[in-house]
Amino acid sequence: MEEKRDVTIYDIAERLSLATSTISRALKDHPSISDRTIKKVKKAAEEMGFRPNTLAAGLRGNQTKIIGVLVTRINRPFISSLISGIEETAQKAGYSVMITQSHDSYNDEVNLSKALYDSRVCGIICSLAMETRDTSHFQKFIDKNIPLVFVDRVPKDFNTYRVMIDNYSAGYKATKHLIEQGCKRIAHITGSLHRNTYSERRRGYVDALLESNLVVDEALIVDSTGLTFEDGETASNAFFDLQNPPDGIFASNDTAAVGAIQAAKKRGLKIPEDIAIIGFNDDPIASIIDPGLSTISHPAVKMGQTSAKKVINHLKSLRNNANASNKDNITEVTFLNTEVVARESSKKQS
Amino acid sequence: MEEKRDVTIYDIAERLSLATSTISRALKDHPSISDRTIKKVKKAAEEMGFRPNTLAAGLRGNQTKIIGVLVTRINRPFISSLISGIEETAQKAGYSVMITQSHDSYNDEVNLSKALYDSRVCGIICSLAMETRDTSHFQKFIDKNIPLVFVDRVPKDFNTYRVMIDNYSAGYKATKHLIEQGCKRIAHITGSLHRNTYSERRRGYVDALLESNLVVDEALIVDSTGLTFEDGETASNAFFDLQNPPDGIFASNDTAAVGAIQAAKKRGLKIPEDIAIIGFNDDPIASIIDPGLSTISHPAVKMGQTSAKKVINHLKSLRNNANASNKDNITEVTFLNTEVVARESSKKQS
DNA sequence: AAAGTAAATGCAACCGATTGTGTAAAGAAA
DNA sequence: TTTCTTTACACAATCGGTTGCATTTACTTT
Repeated sequence: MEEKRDVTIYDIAERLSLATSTISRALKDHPSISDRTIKKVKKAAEEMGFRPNTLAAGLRGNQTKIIGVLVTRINRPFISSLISGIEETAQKAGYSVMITQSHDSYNDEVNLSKALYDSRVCGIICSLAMETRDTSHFQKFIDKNIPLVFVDRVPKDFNTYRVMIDNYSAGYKATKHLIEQGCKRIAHITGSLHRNTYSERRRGYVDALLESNLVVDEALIVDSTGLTFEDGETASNAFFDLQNPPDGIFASNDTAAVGAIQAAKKRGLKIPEDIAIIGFNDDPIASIIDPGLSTISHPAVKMGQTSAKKVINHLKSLRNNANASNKDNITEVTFLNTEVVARESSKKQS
Repeated sequence: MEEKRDVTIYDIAERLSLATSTISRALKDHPSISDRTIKKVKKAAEEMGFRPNTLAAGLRGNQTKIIGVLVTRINRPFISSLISGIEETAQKAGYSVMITQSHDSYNDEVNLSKALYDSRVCGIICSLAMETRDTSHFQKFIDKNIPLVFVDRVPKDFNTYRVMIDNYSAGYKATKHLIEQGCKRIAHITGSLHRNTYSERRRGYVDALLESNLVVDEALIVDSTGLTFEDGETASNAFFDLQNPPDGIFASNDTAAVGAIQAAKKRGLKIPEDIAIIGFNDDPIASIIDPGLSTISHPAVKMGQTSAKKVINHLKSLRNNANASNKDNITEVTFLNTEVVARESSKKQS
C-alpha cells in the first residue's frame, strides 16, 4: 500500500538547500542560473529519479505538450500512415499525441475539436470529415494562438497551415497517363465534391480531357460519396452498361479502383486492353492485386511528419518571438509530391 | 490580443454566491448537495459556457482521463483497427487516448512506458515489441494501481489483464484446415518465438501435424523475424527449392502469406493444387488478392474495444471499492474468437 | 421551546511547477 | 573602504479544481 511519492522539485530544493524556483529554472537552463548550480541541480535530479509533473506545468502555463489529432478514421492505410508520421516527429521533439476520429461525422468533429481544446492541446492537426461544410469550430484555436494544421482534406478558406498534395495536378497526371496509354473515353469515380481532395482531382481530370480534345461526359462521372469497394463496383458496372462505355477509369482512391478491377474481371473484360484503370493513394493492395493497380502515390508518412513539424516550429517561433501570432493570418500551404505509379492495370503498350 | 479567459468554477461560484467546493460537487452530482442547488449550478454552468479544466483536476487527483496506448507500429492493418476500437470505446466513456509506437524496439518501449507514466495516464494498453524479453518496466503501473492491459502480444508471466486470441487453437485450426484439404507436408513461416502469438500458433501447428501423423520437419519451419512480404517470398523460395518441397504453407500473418503466393506464382506453381496457402489476420488484401487468401480472422476492432473496457471497468471498480487493487494479482485473460476464412488459396476440393 | 440529528454548504489546504519581482552576494569602479 | 552594477538566487502568488473537516441551516423529537 505504501505508494512512494514521486520526486518533486521541492525534494530537490530541500536536498540542495535551494529554492524551488531555482530548481525549476536550472532544469531549463535559464540564463540567470549559474552553470555550477545548473550542473548540481541536474545531477541531483538524475540521482533522485526526478521526472517533472507535466500536469502541474500544464496547469500553470495553461497548455500541455500534447498535439491533438483529429482524423476521420484511424484504420485506413493513408490515415494510419499519416498518424505514424505525426507520432514519430512529435515523439522526437518531446511531444505526445492525442488521437480522435470523427468517423466522417460533422457533429463528432465539432465535439472532438472542443474536447481537444479542453485538453489544452498545444496544437492540432486535422483532416476534415466528409460531411463538414462549415469550419468555424476551429476558429477558437486561432483565437488562442494554438497552431492549427489542416492536412490532406483541408477547408477552402481558412487562414492557417495546410499540408497537402496538389490534387489538381495529380488528377491531371492520372488522366493524362490514361490518355497516353491510348484511352479515348475516360470515366471518373469521385468522392464528395465538398472535399478539396476530390473536387480538385476532378478538375484536373476535366482539364486533362479538354486539353486532349476529349469529351467530358457527365454520364462518365460518378459522385460516389463513400469511395468504398462496393461503390467502385457499382459505378463501374454502370459504366459498362452504357451504350458507349469508357475505355479507361480514373478512381479517386485505390479501394474504389479495386472495386472497378473486380467488376471488370467479373464481366470478362480485359485489363487494360478493354478497360484501363488507375486509382489514387498507392495503398498496399495496389501492388498486390492482379493486375497491379496503377495509381498516384502519396507520401502519407511524410505528410504526417510535415504537419507535426509545422506545429512544432510554430510553437518554437511563438516562444522566441512573443509577437508572433496566429492572427497574422498565416496561410502557408505546403504541397508534397505525388507520382504516377504505372502498373499493369493501365499499361496498354509495354 | 484580448484573450477572453475561460469560465472557471470560481466564476460560477461568484455568480451564484456559493462556494467553489459546492460548485465542484454539484457538477458531479455529489449526494450531499441538494437537487435544487445542483440544478441551479448546472444551469449556470451551461449558460456561462463552463468547461472544466482537465489539467487542474488531473493535478489534484494526480491522474488524467487519458488512456495510454503503446503499440509497435500504427500503420498496420491490425494495429490501426485495434486503436480504432480503443479510441471509440474510450471516447464514449469520456476518456482520451494517447498513442505511442515502439517500432518493435525494446528501448523505445521502455522509454515510452515511462513517458506515458509521467503523463499520468489513468490506464495503459500495450502490445509488446518484437524485441522485448523483460517486461519489468511495466511493474510501476501495477504498483501505482494503474490498470494495465496487454493485448495480442502479451508477456508470459505478468499478473494483469490480457486480451487476446487463442493463438494455439488458431494455429491448430489453420493447420488442420490445410490437412483437411489434403496437404501432407505443411510448412510454417513464423515470427519471433519470443512473442506468444507466434510461439503459440506454432505449437498449434505442430500438434495438428502430430495428431494427423504428419511429419514435423524443422526444414519446413522458418523463423522469419519480420514476417514481411519479402520474408514470405524468401522463405517460400527456400521451401520450393527443397528436395522434398511442401504442399502447404501456413504463414503467421497475411503479409508473409502474400509473399508466399507471389513466390509460388512466379515459379508457375498452381495455387492451391501444387501449394495450398493460409495466412493469419484477414487483412484487406486477403480478400482482394488472386487467388483469395485463406486466413484466420481476428476481431481487431473488438480487441481494442475490449481492452479499453477492461481499463474503464477497472477504474470504475476502483472508484466504487477503495479496497480494490491491482495488487490483488489480477490475472484475467480474455480470449476473442478466431475463425478460419477459407478462400481459393487453400480449397483443393470445392 | 430546547435539544438532538440530519442535510447542505463553506473554509482552506492541496496538487507541483512556473515566473514576476525583490534581495543578497559577488565583483567592478571610484 | 564605499558605492554601483551585475549576477545568482529566494519569495510568494498563481493556475483551477478537489476534498477533509468545520459550520450553518433545516427538521425532528420529546
